[in-house]
Amino acid sequence: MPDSSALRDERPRLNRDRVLEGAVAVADAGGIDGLTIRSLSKHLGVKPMSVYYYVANKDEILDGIVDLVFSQIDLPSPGGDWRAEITRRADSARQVLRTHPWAIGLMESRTSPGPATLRHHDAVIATLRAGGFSPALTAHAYALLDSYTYGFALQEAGLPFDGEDTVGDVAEPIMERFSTGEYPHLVKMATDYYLQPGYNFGNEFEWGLTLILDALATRATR
Amino acid sequence: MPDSSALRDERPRLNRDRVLEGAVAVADAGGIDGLTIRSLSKHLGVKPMSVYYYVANKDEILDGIVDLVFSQIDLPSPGGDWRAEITRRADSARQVLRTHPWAIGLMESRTSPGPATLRHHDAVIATLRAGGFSPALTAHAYALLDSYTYGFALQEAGLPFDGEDTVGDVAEPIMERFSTGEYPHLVKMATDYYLQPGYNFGNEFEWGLTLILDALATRATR
DNA sequence: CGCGCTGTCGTACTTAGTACGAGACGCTAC
DNA sequence: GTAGCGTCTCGTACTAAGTACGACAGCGCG
Repeated sequence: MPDSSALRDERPRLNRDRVLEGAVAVADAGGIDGLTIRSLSKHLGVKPMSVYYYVANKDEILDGIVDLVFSQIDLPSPGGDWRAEITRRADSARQVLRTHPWAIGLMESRTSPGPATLRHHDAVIATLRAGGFSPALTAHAYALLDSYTYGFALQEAGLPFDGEDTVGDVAEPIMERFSTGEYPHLVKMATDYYLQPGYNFGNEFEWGLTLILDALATRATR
Repeated sequence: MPDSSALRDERPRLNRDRVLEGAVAVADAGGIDGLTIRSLSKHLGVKPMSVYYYVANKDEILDGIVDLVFSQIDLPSPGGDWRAEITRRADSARQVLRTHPWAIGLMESRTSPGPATLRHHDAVIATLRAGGFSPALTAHAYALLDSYTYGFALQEAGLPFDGEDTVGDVAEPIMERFSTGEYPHLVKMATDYYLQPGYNFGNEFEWGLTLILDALATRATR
């Protein structure tokens, strides 16, 4: 047997990246509460204490996966049309946060930005400045755009359903309280609008983004 | 001794509201991680298992305090000027979420809205409709306003500092990575703008809200 | 007086984070 | 080679936290 490896060591050997990627996978599958050192180690095919060779503690894993998620968001390119670039980045951010909704809640409480997060900020600022935004307007616009994007993702994550399915299923239990007449306007909006076939909350994202970008464009050329 | 009470029972007797209020107080003091059944029971002056007489489990506490926080946000009044009412409610929401930043992360993952949350939705919808917004525009506007408000609160919560103090303290450790020239635009914005005396991220809220309300007003009167 | 209800708590089991240190493997300098 | 050393993995065990289960104390009532 020429192979020097110690028996069937199928595992390609652990490293920090594999730990963080595994953590993202586990969180995607079972939510952030489902991510434990033990569930992670099982996913990685090792024993719990092995992961501590690559991270100091669980908090470091949480910081790491937040930055990892950020790294998946498309960076805007300062060379292109600012509006197209910012739109692309906003859509990408929303898409990524839809895939990893647990990351939204982690952003609060994790206060030290990782390299991907910083790179991201840098690219957005560069794009806006290159688009003719003054420093002040850039600051305003960035705060506004990020607030909108993260906030929208937060609301989407809070929706009990995914995509366009089963609006009715969810509305059912709430409808009981509705029937008491306590929330008349909400009921009316729900039945007249939200529960109509074809309504999809996700479509609201584009509407709001367009409004914001229109308004920013007006202020940029002044 | 005519008093029938059993000795020095200073405690006014537990109830569900006192449990939830205590949980908010503990979370305010020590963050959401500092809120445990044991820390809560100590705060309440009882033993851990006593709180389980009022709530089924910890998740119910988390749902409850999210709704309790929501109940602290000023409701807009459908009778008044829609713009003033919506502004007041947005400012109030931001203020409340600044006081209880841990609530933002809880919104995601807690998918069943409590009565305060529903009452809130009802009032906002009523105010917009009374202000002349069509159902479609109401839906658009609500998604936009809430996204912005929650997202802004989320970003504020992520800031490592509170209020207007010590921007420099925080920038220091990050500046190390800055010095490598990896984030030139971010550095420039920081030194030229963010780190200038008088800059306060919190002020961005009003700017963005004004932009959104201006744009909504335009679309409402069309 | 016994019964059932309300509220509090003691005990103990389970899960999770992780400190500590033991080893297994390979590499290098003698 | 062989003694050591760095790299990596893991076994053991301690602590903190959620909470099931049931005891029990006080109270009102028939």
